[in-house]
Amino acid sequence: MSFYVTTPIYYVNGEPHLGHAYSTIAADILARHHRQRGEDVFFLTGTDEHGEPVAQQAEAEGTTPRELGDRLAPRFREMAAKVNASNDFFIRTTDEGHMERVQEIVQRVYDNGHVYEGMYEGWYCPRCADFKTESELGPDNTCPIHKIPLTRESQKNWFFTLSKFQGDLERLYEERPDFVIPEFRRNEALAFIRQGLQDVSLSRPTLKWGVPVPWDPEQVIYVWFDALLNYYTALGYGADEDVTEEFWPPFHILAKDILKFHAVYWPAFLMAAGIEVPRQMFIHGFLLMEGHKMSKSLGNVLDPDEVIDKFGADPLRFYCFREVSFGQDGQISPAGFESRYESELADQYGNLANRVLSMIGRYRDGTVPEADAEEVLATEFEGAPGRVRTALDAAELTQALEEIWKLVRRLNGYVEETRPWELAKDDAAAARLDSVLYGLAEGLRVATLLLHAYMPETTGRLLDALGEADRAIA
RNA sequence: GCCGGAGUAGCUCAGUCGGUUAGAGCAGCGGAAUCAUAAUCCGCGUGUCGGGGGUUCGAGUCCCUCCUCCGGCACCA
Repeated sequence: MSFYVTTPIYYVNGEPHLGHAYSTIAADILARHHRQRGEDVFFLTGTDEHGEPVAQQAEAEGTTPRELGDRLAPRFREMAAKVNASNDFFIRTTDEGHMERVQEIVQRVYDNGHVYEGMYEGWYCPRCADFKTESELGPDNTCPIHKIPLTRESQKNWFFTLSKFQGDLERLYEERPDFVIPEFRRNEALAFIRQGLQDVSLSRPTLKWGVPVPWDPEQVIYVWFDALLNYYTALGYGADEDVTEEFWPPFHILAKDILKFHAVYWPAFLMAAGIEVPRQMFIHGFLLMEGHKMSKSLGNVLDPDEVIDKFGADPLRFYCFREVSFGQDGQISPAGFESRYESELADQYGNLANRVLSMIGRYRDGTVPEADAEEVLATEFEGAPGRVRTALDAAELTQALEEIWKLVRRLNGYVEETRPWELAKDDAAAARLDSVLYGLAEGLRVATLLLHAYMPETTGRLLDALGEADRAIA
């Protein structure tokens, strides 16, 4: 079994923030979980460095697009490391290996007859040297940046025949109802497809920063196709050898704002290239601070660096998927974080581990007794791994975590029910105490193993303390 | 406007094919216990399941309608 999971590649026109970390952590939890199942995993993240916004940002900063990427890509790489992401490769779309392969695939789409030359007509700003979309227009068709009147111009442009793939896409969605999850996102994408697809522009004639169109080097490939192809190109050069055969197709994690590109353009483009479409994609929501989306433009960014420096990566990873139902938008706050941290991580889970280890130390010299767990407890934790696996197969990170947490609550309750400190005073209850302590150790081991993908550091230390070297789950 | 989703306890949400007194967590109140990082455990809810109408022996769950909120509606990375 192999499992290939990706994050979106992050656009280098700004610093990384919690929104990026959120996607990365989600993908990392899935990657770690599948490794625990004994599968071969490839986990990819990286940066998207081409396109007009980067070129503009560079110009605004008086630098070059390449220098901007060279400065910011390491910031995203550091962010991944800081949240403890176990990615196997970090792709940059400026990598030689990527750019060569993008050209190969685009050429293949061209050779397959899915590209034609057309005219793109729109509002053009001579100062920006670029077209403006309808939503960008200032009053009376002026440039929002330069405040000067735009002119109506048309330009030669290469188009991808997206419209021809409408039927194929509808069939894909029909045959694979869980191609896009959660379901309400699937419906959204399918509605978009059904309303009729128009061909989309594949190249940008006015832009120099990007991957040249192989048969027309005066133009560069539209950044979205360049970016999406990273998922495919990385397998060709990101490992010691080409591992495309082994790992393709991918499981994508992405946020709702880029649904259309992933759920519509991307599979169509792969079909055009004769490449198998993704295995599945999970669309998550936004983390909101006091009701607003965290974004660079709003300036209400919560810096994951600060949280991690103060509390570590594990609590942040835990909080993101505990507080907000993965897939939905959700509210987060420093108060909510501290509350979860104290009541659940410290008081419920941390204290459970502490009291169990302490009692084993005190009553059985630190060795977990050999015994069978009592029936009432065993049934609670024997089914848990299966339930967690099922939830995580659908990337339901919050539901899986809740299953684990039920175990934690149950184990604390079991301590109260059995009162081991009283059993310890009664020699006749020695066998019962063995059974209780074994059950607690075993339950804690199972819960901790399942939690390991979410909080690798903390749980790793605890598993060591429990004498558990193996991290595999049944 | 069109399409889709949501509206369930103070807060965040679960409620599978319609079926027994509508659930969980948090917060609040009361209690128990002392193995443990004063952490833990137990008990306590008269909720118009957004409003109205309908189908049904029976509806939070299906249908119609209205209200409110959110998202999508094409080339924004």
